[in-house]
Amino acid sequence: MLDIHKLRKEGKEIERRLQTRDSSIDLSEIMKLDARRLELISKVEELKAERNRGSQEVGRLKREGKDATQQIEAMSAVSAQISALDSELNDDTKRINYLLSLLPNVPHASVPVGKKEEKVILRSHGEVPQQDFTVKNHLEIAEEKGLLDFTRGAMIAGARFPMYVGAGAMLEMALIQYMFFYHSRRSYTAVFPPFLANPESFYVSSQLPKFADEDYYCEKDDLYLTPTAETLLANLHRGEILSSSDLPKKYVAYTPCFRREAGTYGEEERGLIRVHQFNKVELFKFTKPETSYDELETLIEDVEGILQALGMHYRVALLSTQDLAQQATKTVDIEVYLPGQGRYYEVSSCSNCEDFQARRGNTRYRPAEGEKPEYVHTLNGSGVATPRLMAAILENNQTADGRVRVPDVLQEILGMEYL
RNA sequence: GGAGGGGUGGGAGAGCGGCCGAAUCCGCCAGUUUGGAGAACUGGUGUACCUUCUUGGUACCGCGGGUUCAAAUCCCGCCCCCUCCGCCA
Repeated sequence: MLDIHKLRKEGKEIERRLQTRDSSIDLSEIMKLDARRLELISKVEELKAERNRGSQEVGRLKREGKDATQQIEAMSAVSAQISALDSELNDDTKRINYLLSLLPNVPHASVPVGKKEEKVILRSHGEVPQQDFTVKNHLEIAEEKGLLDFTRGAMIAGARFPMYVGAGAMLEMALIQYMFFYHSRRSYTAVFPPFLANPESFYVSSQLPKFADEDYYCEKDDLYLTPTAETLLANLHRGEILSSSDLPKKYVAYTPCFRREAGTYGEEERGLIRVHQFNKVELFKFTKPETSYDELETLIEDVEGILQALGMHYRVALLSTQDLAQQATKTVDIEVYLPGQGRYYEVSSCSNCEDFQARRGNTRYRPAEGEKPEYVHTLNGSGVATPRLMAAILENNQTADGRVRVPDVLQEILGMEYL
């Protein structure tokens, strides 16, 4: 959610910057409604002040045993005016908040302006492995070794619900465990959250109202299945005023992630590349505004640490304005190379949302004793999502003799060197 | 799911429909006192919005409606917590 006060002051400039994300953005209705709303507030509050004075007068007259009929009638008329104006005011406020809830965050100055393709590769780590044999893709490998069973997954739930079997299931669990403890040991507080959440929580993280179609929903209980732990963790300190010395607060959570992925399928996204349910270890930070971009850098480093420990070749990409999630001001993707597909795939997305989610969730901190509370900044990053990571391991670590070498750090957990 | 009890400011806790943004205690901050600390005493101590040079005003007692000139207080719906019962891990 953007700050309406800021829009009043710098509306034109903000509109211009938002248009780098979506050229159709137009703030004129909001600005017009807001101006009218301010006028209404002044009028209503004036009337309410009058009513408060008058009602107290009624009380005084009655205590003194005098007749208050005339005063009561007068105040009755004032109250009627108030309720008429109040309902108008409510309508305006709701409409403004709705329009505001659809607007994305203002991109950071360092973000390249333009379409998806304008992303900038910041750096890469490691090399594409030399494989002087016919490379198989992860589906072929999984098929051969019985690691995944898409047919039975589809029977039980539907298409794009992968089922991991045998060593595949073990490898999946090992990845989750390794990543969860890796971050927990590095000063992230471990969290095992509910996997379903109420609409309010989804609103705070910015998953609602705009992206409802992406989510699975249990109508009977009015609960949504989480598409990412970010949605849950953004709510962790809702309504709180944190003390300055508590920041930054860092969390790591494991959740399955459920996404409807309506209308996004392509032939190149078969297998584990895009699925309705997957596992992810997620990192989340609440920080002071002045340190949030430094915290974004260390967040990215923490994610890279996982890929380095697993011996993965990857690259780091700075997303362009038109590729940002609604709540983000700046996002860096980490992409691993899949030799079986001949291209890179995102396994992590690290974003600074500044005060966008904090404003929705009313999550604040007190900069110093006696000072006014301010909104914190929130950051999130996958650390990391498993399906593409597993695909990457299968494809990168395959050997000429048809085996798959288990990354060193997972060998003890799995109890095997090769799959 | 059924029955009962409860949700008030950082915490505890009071609150006849009007003088209640809310007693009191604790905590916290500042001052006095002290060699220093403690104790004691004095003062202060919520958030948001509107207006403004200072000021003033409005709203908030779980959430949303209603009754009334006036609601923390009365009525209705919902949510959450606690106790007991049932059911299930």
